[in-house]
Amino acid sequence: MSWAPVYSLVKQIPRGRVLTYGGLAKLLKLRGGARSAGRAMAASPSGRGIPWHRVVGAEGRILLREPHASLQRRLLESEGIEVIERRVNLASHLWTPRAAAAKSRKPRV
DNA sequence: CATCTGACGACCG
DNA sequence: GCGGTCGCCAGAT
Repeated sequence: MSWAPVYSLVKQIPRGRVLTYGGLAKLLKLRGGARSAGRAMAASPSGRGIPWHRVVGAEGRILLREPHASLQRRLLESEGIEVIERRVNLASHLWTPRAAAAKSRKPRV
């Protein structure tokens, strides 16, 4: 399976913003839903400029296990995202792509 | 081919 | 908030 589209979208998440696995799956219409998004991230190549830490659970919760969870938290905080009790405030940091789904962006009706 | 295992998430008690 | 079930499905065993 090619997760390229997933990485491509994740790369577009701006600093200080986050996206959820479910949101990722929905935006890309992944067959397996949020879980597929999770698998894609798990298989994501490291050191490719993919801001993997900007992907969190449905409630803004960090779903990774240690020691990765701590790293993700650190990275998020370094972007100014407050992480409280293992989670971020989606209301203020959730990212919703504008020209992201872009490829098929409609000119305007 | 049968099972198990998840960087998930919605639901329910 | 917490634990358990269920749907989902690509890979690993």
